[in-house]
Amino acid sequence: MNRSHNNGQLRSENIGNKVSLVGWVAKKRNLGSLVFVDLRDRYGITQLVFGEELNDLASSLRNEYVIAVEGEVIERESKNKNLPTGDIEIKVAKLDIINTAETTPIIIADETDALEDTRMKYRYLDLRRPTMQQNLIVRHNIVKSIRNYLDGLDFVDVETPCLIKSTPEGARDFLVPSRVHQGEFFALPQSPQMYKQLLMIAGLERYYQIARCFRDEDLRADRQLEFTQVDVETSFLSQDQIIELAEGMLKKLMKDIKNIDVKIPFKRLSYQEAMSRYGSDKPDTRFGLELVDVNNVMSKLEFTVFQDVLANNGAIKGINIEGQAGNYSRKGIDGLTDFVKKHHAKGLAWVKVINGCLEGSIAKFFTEETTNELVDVMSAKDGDLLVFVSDLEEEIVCDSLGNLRNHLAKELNLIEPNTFDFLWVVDFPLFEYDKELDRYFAKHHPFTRPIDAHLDTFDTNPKEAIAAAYDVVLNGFELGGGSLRIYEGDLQKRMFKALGMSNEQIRNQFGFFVDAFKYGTPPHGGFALGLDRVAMLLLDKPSLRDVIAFPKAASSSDPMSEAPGAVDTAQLDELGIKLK
RNA sequence: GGUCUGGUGGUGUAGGGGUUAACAUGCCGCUCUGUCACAGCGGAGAUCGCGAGUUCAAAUCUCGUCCAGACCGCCA
Repeated sequence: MNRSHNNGQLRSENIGNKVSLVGWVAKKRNLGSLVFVDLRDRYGITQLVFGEELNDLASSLRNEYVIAVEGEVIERESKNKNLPTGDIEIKVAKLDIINTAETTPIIIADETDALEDTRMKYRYLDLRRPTMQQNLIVRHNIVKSIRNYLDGLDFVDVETPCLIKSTPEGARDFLVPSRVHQGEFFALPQSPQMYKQLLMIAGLERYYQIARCFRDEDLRADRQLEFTQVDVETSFLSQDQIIELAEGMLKKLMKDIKNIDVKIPFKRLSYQEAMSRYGSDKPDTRFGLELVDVNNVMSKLEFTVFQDVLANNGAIKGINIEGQAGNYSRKGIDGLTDFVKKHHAKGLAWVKVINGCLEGSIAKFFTEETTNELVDVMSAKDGDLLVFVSDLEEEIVCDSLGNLRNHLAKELNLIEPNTFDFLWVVDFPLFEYDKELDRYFAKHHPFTRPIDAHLDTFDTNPKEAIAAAYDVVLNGFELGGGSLRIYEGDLQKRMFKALGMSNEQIRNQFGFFVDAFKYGTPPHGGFALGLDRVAMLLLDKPSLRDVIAFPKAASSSDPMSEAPGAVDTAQLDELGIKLK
C-alpha cells in the first residue's frame, strides 16, 4: 500500500501537497453534501473532507473501515488545536475502501467504557486504542533503553531454554509432558537462574536476557502466569558493584522514558529496618505513617489484652495518622479495623489526641503519665489519630499495619503523583521458617550466598543467617532483586543440606549443577528486574494487564482464545496421559 | 481452596415482588456545506448469566450453578 505520510505527520507547511494516506475510519461526521472523516493509524488522526463528487461513497463509510485516500493538503476553515494535525485537512480526490468492519463491541478510543472482561475478549480491538498502543510502545522503549545500557557495558544477550528440568522449590512449575520419554516432564522456567549461573561458569562474565518466566500460581493485578524479567548475571563483581550496575540501568531508564533525573545511589534499608518501620520488605516510601514500637508504654497499662501479648513475647505497634482525629468517625475506624482483620490482625485499638487528652477505645487505660509517654513516643499532637495492632506474632503486627499504611495513603491522598522513590532493601534473612513443615526454606533461592560473616554459621544458626541479597523497590512494588551466589561446591552442598535435602535428592535434582561447580567457578552474582512491573509503574497503570499485549485474566485463562482448553484423546494417547 | 462485590439492549449503568424494563452511548434511516463528543428528527435492539424453588405474580425473594473482578491463602 502506498502511503506518502502517516496520520500524525502533516502540518500547515504541507499545504498544497498531494498526499496519500491509509488507516481506519475513527469517526464520520456527515453534514449532507459535506462529509468529514477522522482517519486513524498508529501515528495519529488526520481529518479528511469529502465534497459532493465523493459524497455517496464517503457516506457509506462506517467506523473501523480500512481505507486509502489520495488528495491535497488544505488549510482548515476552522482549526482544531487539540490535534497535532488540526491546522490542516485532506481534500480527498480518491477513496478506496480496502476493507469493511462490523460494529465493534468496544469503542476504539482512549476512553473506553468497556469493562476488563469485554476488553480482554476483544483484545485486538482494545489494543487498537491509541492509549494501549502507547503502552506497548513505551514498553518497547524500556527494553530498548535497557539493552542499550547493557550492550554498552559489554553484556552478552544469551537465550536459555524454556523446556527445563523441574526443581520444585518455591513456586509451582508449569509442566510439559514429554512424548518421547513417556511419564516424564519438562518444566517451564520460573527464572533462568541455574542457566545464568552456568553461563558464568562457562566464562561469559556478563550475561543478560529479556527472559520469559512462568509460575503456576494464582494471579493478582501485579502477578501473571507468564511474565518478563530483565535477567542479569556477572562474574567478579561485589554486591555494591552489582547494585551500582542496576542503579545505572534504572537511572538511564528514568531519563530515557520519563525524562526524570533520579538520584543515585538509591536509599538503602536493611530488611529489619524496613519491616520495623514500614511493616513490609517492599515499603512505599513516598509518604510517612511509619510504624512505631509501643511495647514499652503499653506494658504499663492495666489492659489485659496488651499484657497478655507482651507476657508471651508478642508485639504492639502503632501508626500516628496525623491530623485525622476529626475525619474518622467510629464507623470510619471500623472500616480500618475490617481492613487490618483481613490481614489477620485481631483488632485495631485506637485513641484520638484531643486537648492533650486521649479519647477512644483504649483511652481509659491511660494515666496522665502514660498519656504523655505515648504522645512522646508517637510524636503525637492534638488532632492526631493513633491506631495500634497487637499480636503474639510480630509478623502479623507488621504485615497488617504495613498494609494499613498503604491503604491510608490512598484513602487520604498522601501520595504525590509522578514521584518515583527508589530504594534498596538489603540484608535479607537467608532462610524462612515454615511452621507447618517445621523446616527452613531459602527466602530467595538455594543458590544465594550467606554474607561473609555468616559463612561458617549459616547452617548451624539458620535463624540469624543473613543473605547477600538485595531487592530494589519502587513506590511499594518489588521491581526486582538479586544476590551474590554460592560459587564453592562444598558451600552449595552445605546449603542444600541446610534446606533438608539428602545426598540423593541433591544428586537427582541438582547433580549437573553441583558437578559444574567443580571446574573453576568464578565468584558471581546478578539481579533480575520485573519488566512488566517496571512498565506498569512508569506508565502509572493499576494492572499488569495494561502493559502486556495478551495477558491472562485473573482466572488463569485467556478470555480471547479460551486457553487453556481440552485436547483430544489422540494427543493424550501419544503422550501416554490418561485423565481421571 | 476461602471471603467479598458484581452479572439487565452492542457497550456502560439505573431499577430490587405487579413498570410498555429506564438512562447514556453505540447502531440504522432521513435532513443538513465547516464539523471535530456535529446537530435535529425518526427507528431497531433485552427470553434481566444459567437452573430449580417460593408466590396469583420473579429482573426483583431463596437455593444451587457458571462467569468476572478485588482481596486472603499461594507467589519474588
